[in-house]
Amino acid sequence: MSARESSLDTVQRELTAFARRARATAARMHPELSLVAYTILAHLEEQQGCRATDLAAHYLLDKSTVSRQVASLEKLGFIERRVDESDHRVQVLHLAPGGIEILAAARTRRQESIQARLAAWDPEDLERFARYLVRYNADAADHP
Amino acid sequence: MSARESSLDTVQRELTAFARRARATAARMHPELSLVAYTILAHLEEQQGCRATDLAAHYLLDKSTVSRQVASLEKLGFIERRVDESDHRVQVLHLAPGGIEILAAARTRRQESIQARLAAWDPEDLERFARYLVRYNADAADHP
DNA sequence: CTGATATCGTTGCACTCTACAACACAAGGT
DNA sequence: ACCTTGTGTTGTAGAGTGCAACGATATCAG
Repeated sequence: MSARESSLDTVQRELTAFARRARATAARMHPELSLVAYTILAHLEEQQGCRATDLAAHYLLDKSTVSRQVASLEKLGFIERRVDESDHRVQVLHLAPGGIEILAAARTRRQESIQARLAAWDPEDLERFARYLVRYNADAADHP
Repeated sequence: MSARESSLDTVQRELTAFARRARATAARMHPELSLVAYTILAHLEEQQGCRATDLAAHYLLDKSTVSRQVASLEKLGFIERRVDESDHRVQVLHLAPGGIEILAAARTRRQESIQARLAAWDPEDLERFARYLVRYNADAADHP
């Protein structure tokens, strides 16, 4: 096996291992938010005013799933729906105050956890690791 | 925000983004295997002869969940259960021929996908990325 | 203007995954 | 023999998901 094949194999194995733990990690970090709910809130934080269809397309979820999650998050007071005056079919999604609050709390817990894990890393390694992850996700988006 | 905080923030964001896509990715790579089922098979490949309790502990799953998944995988002919003669409570899990086969097929598809994504990476970057992932997962295991 | 088509979101349905609780069974120690 | 612990199964309930069918709105061709 070439060095390249070996590296690819390692990347695959480790990313899979990470994915396996992701659900459990999310459950511990923010028990009151499912991974998808957290995802939607985090997305809305960056993309205020996006539509349900955007979320479905971006995360490869069925629109019915997003519809139900959005309804649930609205009922909990985490997001708001506004009608688009220029197109009455679309609902424009925004974070509600409750959503901003719970998102901040969840992010703090996640950050503390990650900080503990990466405490011993050199700044250079950390910075390179971050760059690699950005690049990998960008490549993943290009090769669906 | 310091450079370190910025890197930590990026790592957190990108890992979360990756986790969000993981389920959909798994569904595309191996539609016949759930992420947990694939996880169990992959684990058995490395740890032949492990017990159901080990799986539950390792992946933070309830033992009943593992029990059902194992029963399903056995019915499909992917794994075998053997009784431990020294302790009749435990069932020793092994990959069955069908499991080896489907695991190889799934891994091939995953590898092709990852290979396409990482095609443009330098060997040095690839090797470092792999090392970082290994290190991160090890740190994550130490800081649950 | 009218009808066909497309887009956005909701709902009914079936299925899987999951945890919790209660249970049966085996092992080990008192 | 009894109690405690460990391993796995089953009943139950609930969340998450995709598919298909639907209603409402928008867009466009004629």
